[in-house]
Amino acid sequence: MLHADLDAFYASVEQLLDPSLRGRPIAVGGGVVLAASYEARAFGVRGGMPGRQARALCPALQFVGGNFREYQRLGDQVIEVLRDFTPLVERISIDEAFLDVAGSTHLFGPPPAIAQAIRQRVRDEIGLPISVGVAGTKHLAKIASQVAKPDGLVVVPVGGEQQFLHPLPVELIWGVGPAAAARLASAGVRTIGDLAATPNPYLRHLLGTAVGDKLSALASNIDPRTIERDHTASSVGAQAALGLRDATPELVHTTLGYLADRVAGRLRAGGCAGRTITVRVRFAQLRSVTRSVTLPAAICATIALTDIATELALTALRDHPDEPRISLLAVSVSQLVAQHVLQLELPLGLPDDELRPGTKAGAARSDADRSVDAIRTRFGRGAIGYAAIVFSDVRRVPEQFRELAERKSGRHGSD
DNA sequence: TCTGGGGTCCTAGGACCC
DNA sequence: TCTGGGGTCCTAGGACCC
Repeated sequence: MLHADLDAFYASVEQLLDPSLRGRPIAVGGGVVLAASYEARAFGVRGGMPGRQARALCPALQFVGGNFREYQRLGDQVIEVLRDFTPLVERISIDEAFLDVAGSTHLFGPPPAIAQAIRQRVRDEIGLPISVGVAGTKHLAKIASQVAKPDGLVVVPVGGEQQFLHPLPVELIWGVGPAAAARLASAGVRTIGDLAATPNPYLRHLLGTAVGDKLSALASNIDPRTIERDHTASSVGAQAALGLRDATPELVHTTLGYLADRVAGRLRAGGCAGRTITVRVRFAQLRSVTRSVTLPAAICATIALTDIATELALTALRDHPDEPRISLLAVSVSQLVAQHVLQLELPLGLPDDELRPGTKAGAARSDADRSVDAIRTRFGRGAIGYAAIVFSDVRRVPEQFRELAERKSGRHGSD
């Protein structure tokens, strides 16, 4: 099993496109650092960090704008290189993938040779640094690629797993974040070796059964996961940060209208609809709550989704009268089902009282939705919709970034 | 000094059914 | 009558990942 992971991807693309940026500390983003070059990381700059903090750490830091279309294009090119070595490629984000090369060795040599060939081709043909981990399992390959960074190759030999893993910090394990790491540290568990020496019942007690079992399995090098080529999304959502604003019904309705429009449009474009609608409301100090409802029938109509989402949000606001201001609204649709256009045309057959007001047409693709979808197909998403009006006074992330983020975790097998 | 957007999975309690 | 067990679905919250 191989895990291939492009290094500081967005930043590396910027340095590829503009040679004057090479060797220099740069960050992609502005208000927040989306990616930092390794030169910037040397100063402590990290992804997700506020831009102001990054500048304080590294005064020479240069912010560059995001060429999001280029990120997508180059990320796709790299995946195509990987597919030259095996059809068993599982893309897990724009810049990383697992490969099962067990069936490719007669053509390309043993896995370490394949890994090196991949690195060479990506460097020569695309111009980007990529790190690769080679191991017997997905989990271990992923850890190996992290250890290999930047621009390296790490092979974990069969039988050498324990020796490789035991000195490493538990934070390198996929799924161990700040909360789990803190709990483990409080129990004196800092390395994977410590972890291996910790009895499973105690891990379960500390972190819950699922995480505890997962960590025990990893420590024993058990990972039954295989490559999944066609990954279908189980939810579709959108969110908008609002600064901190009075939670008026108008703001809630227009914002959720905009978000529902995005989500419903993507559902229709993907030929699906969903039964569970979830709304998240974030108040001051990042406190957030969710409200959800599961409908008897799946919906994908913009107006129905807007109405239900608004109602859920207003419920949440009523439950928190001490929170007059909100900083974010989010909508997500889950319990997805395939819903082809023909079915979407058939809203009939459900008793009126089974659905809430405004939802009756929910399963239908309304005339309005059909028209909007058609216009967007021809002229692009910006051609019609709420966005320009509603958010003229709100600082918004570039539309391209949203579209990129959508594809990041969407269907992978379609190209 | 709180900064973006899009996701997945787990847990716990309650409702409901057999 | 309040004593048993098991399973599924739903809701809300939280941790984590890219």
